[in-house]
Amino acid sequence: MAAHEQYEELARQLSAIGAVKRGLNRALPPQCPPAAAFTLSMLRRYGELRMSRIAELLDVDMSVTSRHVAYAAEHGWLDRKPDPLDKRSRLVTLTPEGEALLDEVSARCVDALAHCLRDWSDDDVGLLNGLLARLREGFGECRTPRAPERQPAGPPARTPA
Amino acid sequence: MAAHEQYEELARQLSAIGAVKRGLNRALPPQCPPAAAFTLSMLRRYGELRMSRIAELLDVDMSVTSRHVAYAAEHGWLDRKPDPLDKRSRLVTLTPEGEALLDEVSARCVDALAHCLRDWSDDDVGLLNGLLARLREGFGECRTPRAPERQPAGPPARTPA
DNA sequence: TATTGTTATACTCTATAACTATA
DNA sequence: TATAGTTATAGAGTATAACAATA
Repeated sequence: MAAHEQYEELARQLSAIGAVKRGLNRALPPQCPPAAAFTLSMLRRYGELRMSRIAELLDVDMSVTSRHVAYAAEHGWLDRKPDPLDKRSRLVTLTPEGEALLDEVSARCVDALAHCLRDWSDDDVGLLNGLLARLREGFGECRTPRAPERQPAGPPARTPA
Repeated sequence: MAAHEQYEELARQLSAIGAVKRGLNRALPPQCPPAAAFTLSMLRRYGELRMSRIAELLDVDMSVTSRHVAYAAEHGWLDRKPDPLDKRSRLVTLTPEGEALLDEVSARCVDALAHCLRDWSDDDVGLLNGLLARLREGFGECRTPRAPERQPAGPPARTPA
């Protein structure tokens, strides 16, 4: 259990890290919004996926996934075909055009990171990656039950603020 | 200098960390958008600030800052008074109402983090905070010169894509 | 009846550009 | 002329709810 100040600082850092994401996004090719790039990268990593699985991986509502995938399909970066085993589902796969775009995206992002983080060691980056993954895991598990009004119903004995 | 794969992974982690931010945002009080909370926290940390300085701290355009500050002012969370030394500027300060809101925000965020990250040590959180701060620094310095088309002027020998 | 996916709507955040007021 | 700040507009991302098709 870490100290109060540490958590406050982490909350601030998470708010502020958006600037880094925006900086990285500016390196993306035109016509390729960040969410599309991320969707494609999940397809490359995991292969053929159903919409619902993509939504899980992106950690967004399926309605959002539907938009992103539709956009990428319009640009020819991926294909959607009906699942023969369940006609409600659609199976999404990367096209060669999508692969090529992803190569370009990856190269640009790696260039930007390698430039800005040129004084980072391999261990530094690995450590940050590990901590970020662990942070997401921790959050994925408890799933923040929608603003619980601080103490839903019970003696105020557990979290003395 | 870290490996190619490490940077790719970092790019993915940064894309995915938005889910944690959204989770944390859901813990915020009603009527308090994340950007307002972050603005208030900067005022508490640094005291009276000019608009342009807030824009720097938030790492967004001043037009964006202007909106956030105006929203917070409408809700009585901060005051804006003209700078006597430069009548173009406005000095922004936290009100008691803003302080109170910030206390509430802080408590909720710390609660959520303490719950989700209950198996993290003080050192773990400190390490992550430090790495995130360093990441922002590194990015702030090079400032990603707006999608430089990869190779501004040179032989096409590096990225065939 | 429950689930998969799509679409409509609304909200938040951001950048660019045009504008006002002051330096 | 240059700078501080505001406002209008447009683009990207997300969630909720209503809907269609299938299980």
